Amino acid sequence: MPTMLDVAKRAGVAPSTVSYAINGTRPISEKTRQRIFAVMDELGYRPHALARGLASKRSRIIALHFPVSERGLGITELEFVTSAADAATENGYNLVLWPSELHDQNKLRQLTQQGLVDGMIIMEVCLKDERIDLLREIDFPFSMIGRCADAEDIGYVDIDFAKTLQDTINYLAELGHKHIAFLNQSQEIFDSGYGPAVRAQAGFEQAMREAGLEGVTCFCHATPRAGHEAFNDLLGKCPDLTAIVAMNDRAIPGIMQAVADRSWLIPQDLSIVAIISSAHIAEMMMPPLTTADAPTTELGRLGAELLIQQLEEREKSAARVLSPCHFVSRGSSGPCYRNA
Amino acid sequence: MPTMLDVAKRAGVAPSTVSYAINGTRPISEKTRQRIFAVMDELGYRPHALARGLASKRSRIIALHFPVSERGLGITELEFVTSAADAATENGYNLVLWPSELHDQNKLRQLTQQGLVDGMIIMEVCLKDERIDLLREIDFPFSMIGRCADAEDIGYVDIDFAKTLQDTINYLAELGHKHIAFLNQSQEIFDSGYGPAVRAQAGFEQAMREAGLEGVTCFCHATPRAGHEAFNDLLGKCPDLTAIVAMNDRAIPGIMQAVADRSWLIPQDLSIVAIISSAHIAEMMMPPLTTADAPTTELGRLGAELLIQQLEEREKSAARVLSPCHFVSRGSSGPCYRNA
DNA sequence: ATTTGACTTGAGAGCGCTCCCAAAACCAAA
DNA sequence: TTTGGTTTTGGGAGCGCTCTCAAGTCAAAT
Repeated sequence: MPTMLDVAKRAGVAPSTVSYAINGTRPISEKTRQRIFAVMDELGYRPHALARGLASKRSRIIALHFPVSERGLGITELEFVTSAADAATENGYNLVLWPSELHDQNKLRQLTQQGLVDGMIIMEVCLKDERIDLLREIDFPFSMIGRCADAEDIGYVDIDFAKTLQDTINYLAELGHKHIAFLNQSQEIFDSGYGPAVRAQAGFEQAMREAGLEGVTCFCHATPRAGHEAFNDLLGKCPDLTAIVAMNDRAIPGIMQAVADRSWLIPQDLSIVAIISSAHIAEMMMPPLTTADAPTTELGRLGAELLIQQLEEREKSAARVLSPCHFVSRGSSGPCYRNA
Repeated sequence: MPTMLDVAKRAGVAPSTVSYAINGTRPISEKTRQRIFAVMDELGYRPHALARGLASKRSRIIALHFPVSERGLGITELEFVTSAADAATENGYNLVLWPSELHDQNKLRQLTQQGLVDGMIIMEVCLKDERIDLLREIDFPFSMIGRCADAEDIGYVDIDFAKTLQDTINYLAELGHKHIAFLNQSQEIFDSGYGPAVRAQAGFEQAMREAGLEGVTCFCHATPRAGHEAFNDLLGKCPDLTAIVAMNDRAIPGIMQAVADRSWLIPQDLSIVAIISSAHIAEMMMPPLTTADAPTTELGRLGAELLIQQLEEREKSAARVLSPCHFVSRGSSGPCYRNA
């Protein structure tokens, strides 16, 4: 494998000149530049990433922190990962995956201090997130997909939960629904301050208030069985229920089962809207679900770009992006005729 | 950030001694070893990954090549990724994600030659895979999740399709099914030589032959609509059909819809078994699907470990692992009463 | 001819580690 | 005391780049 020195010798220039030619760090005459590049691909030269990183103190590697949590990863998370990796690659960066216990400060500190990565993206952010405290403390560049409570000086991209819930409730209200339930994730997740669980809940309550409706909420584990119970629970709390907004894809089959158990039909007797979901999930169900699709690829990409931008410009460009879900009406929602 | 030199000075030893102490590359007396380690965490010293990599010519980074293909990524792929990352981390390696056009040789060559990664894991392998030709040609260490046609000198881990199909067919045969269809992935995917599509097909035919049954096959795109058509197509080819083995999760809802359209019931009129699937998918459907679950976390982990082992031992330990699917019977399969 | 300034290139000291090549230090046997 | 073997440590070149500092070249201006 040829080194920069080989190229320099063969092109009859100083090694540093080759370096400048490659990085464009200072002007090189067109003539020598061409000669250098000719030699480079004659020899099949590739700059050595580690050497470059060591000398420049910039590895051009970013990490994606990927806590393994109770709720498990779904395609939503997969799309964050792949789109972040795509964006990183396109910008000349490499993306390494750091799976680790949620909030394990020590491991995180260790990883950030080994000089391998220039910055990191964190996902699955909680309102109060120890990772963020740490990263701030050691002044390590990062961006987040999601956001913590006091995020105003950090770059983040997140779903616009307020708008998503507003859209959803408006949609249902226009269909004539008056009694709407929100199926959140589990109580534990909510209590841990997991951003989506908290913000969607707030968004639901706010949107219902604005629509002049009253709603009911249920926390629910991510299993069909839990969904089944939750539905009965909700009906107990609110017998006139005609629509459910669910941010819990894995519980939905249980709801549908419970609906079928009562010989109800969807959407005639009950509408279901899945939020922060995806078309793939939606089309697995029968009837296909009306969803508010999470803008996953956009968020993943932006999360990476935000970080990279911060790294390149050496400034804390605390860009904050809120992206709404894409609403798609499918078979699981419609006017309700049950009480008619 | 303290360097190894700082540690050496403070501990009153040569820098090399610190290095040896850290890496255990040569015996160090217990006394000085302890002194060195004491100084290390007094100063909060962390070895610099890039410097270490540059000097030792081993970055301790491996790549996971992740082609973006027509068929898209699902939770199966997600689990490969996360479990590979887990395994890498546990072994002191970092895992970088390389998403790139399937079979883009140039990009791949470039990436492998920048000295960033010690080896790579490739997934979504085709029988004839250009990536493998390239990696072999430049003698770059790799392992694969899946396997190409002549894989006997390479380390791989793959699903045991033969056994999976055998188990599945046996299961259905014991339930009394005689006319069984196989719903493969799309014709294009099959023609491209995508390993699972080809091997499962062969496994199906083999297993049917051994069971003395005759089967029918249909290729199908990964959408419910295509599944719907495929079902009618299959019934046309084989009116006595009582069971479908599907390696195409996204088409299954379409099949179920088509079944419902005929006012048939699952499993009374038709059994469905999803292979290379997962419990999460299974439980999204109604009735929940009988599945042969892909051993994803195992494969991801093994893929990484195989590569790492190869890197550490500097020998081509061409370990070959075939792992069968885990069969779980759920509501979508049972004896057939339609013709009874 | 000399000066000036614009443009272009060279030289080489690091970056923070690893690992080869010895040199001490130690200890038991001669 | 010497010797030879064993164990433990030092020194320092080098990994392949980047980037500071300085120098060379050349046309126009004095």
